[in-house]
Amino acid sequence: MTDGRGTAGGGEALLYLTDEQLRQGIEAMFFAYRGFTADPDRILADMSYGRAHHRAVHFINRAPGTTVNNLLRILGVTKQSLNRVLRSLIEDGLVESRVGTQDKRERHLYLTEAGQALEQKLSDAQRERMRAAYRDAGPDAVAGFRKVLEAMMDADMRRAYKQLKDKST
Amino acid sequence: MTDGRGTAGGGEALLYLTDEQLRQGIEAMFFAYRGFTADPDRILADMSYGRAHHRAVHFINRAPGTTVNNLLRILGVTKQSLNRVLRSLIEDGLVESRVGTQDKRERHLYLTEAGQALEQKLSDAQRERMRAAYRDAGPDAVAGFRKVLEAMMDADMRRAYKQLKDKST
DNA sequence: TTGGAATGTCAACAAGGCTGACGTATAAAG
DNA sequence: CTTTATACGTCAGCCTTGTTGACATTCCAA
Repeated sequence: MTDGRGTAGGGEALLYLTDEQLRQGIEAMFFAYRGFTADPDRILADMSYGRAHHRAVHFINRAPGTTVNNLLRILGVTKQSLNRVLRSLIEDGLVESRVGTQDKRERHLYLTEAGQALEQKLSDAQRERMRAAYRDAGPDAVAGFRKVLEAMMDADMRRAYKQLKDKST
Repeated sequence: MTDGRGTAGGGEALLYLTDEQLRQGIEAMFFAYRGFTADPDRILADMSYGRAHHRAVHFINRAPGTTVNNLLRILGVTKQSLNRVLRSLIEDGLVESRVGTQDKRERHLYLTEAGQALEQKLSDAQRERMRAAYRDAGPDAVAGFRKVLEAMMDADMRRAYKQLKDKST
């Protein structure tokens, strides 16, 4: 299981699957994720918002009119947890909650103009770092990056991810 | 800044730098990180430990004898926050804190056998997912993955990352 | 001897997760 | 029409993990 070599006997060069290589990948994920969230976190810290607000705003912008339940599944939190965040965003006039027309039990979520402005500000910062990283690494590296990340997701999340991806083609 | 095209005028095919591509990368990071932490989190939930304990144990294992200050920098948290985690690990006999010989103000941290056992259990789970992802994606994709992650880090973290990486060559 | 660095600890607080319970409106099934 | 299920909101309470501020201790170095 953890043979430290990774040569499965097939004669192929599977040295990239050694425990040491995997551990380096794990640490790279840890350090990179810190950078990934650093810029929006700095912006949010000035306001009374946190990373949870960012996530909500991001996905509402990405899928306007999404229901609370749908957002719940994407974010992977409880409705109580999401509700706390959502309530403050609605109170502050960044998010609008409309009763569904088909099914009146559902609430459809939209960003207001102010909400869109915040989303822009946050994603500009985050994209700028991604853009720099992408540019440094080059297109082939980016393709590999995306491929490995996708393979790392849980099946549910991969489905959610692809659904969002396909929608904006 | 956010032109939505990414063709900087150089005539190169920079389509991989469009806002849409970057946003997909951002979402991929988000969903993948969830998968990345899911397995150890499940294990830790049974015990009275959390992700912070995992991180501490990981880096103590990686750099035995590291000082508290050094660990602080790597983890990017305050000493108070780390101390709480560290205290419980020491109380439970997973981590040993030895007073420095050169500089007796420093405490050097080591995993006990029980600590090593926990680290093994956690990193086995995490590595297994990484291994599967790496295998699915192939060696070229993995190289790209590492390259982009490295470019995404803050300078400090890149230094810390490379230092750990070089040590185990 | 004294200043500063490294560490530890206490207290208080906030964000953001969680569970459980309950209420309401609506939809769907019988 | 009655019952059951679904979607949502909310209250209460708990946990982890982060923060700041204040203060004590220990010990190196000037």
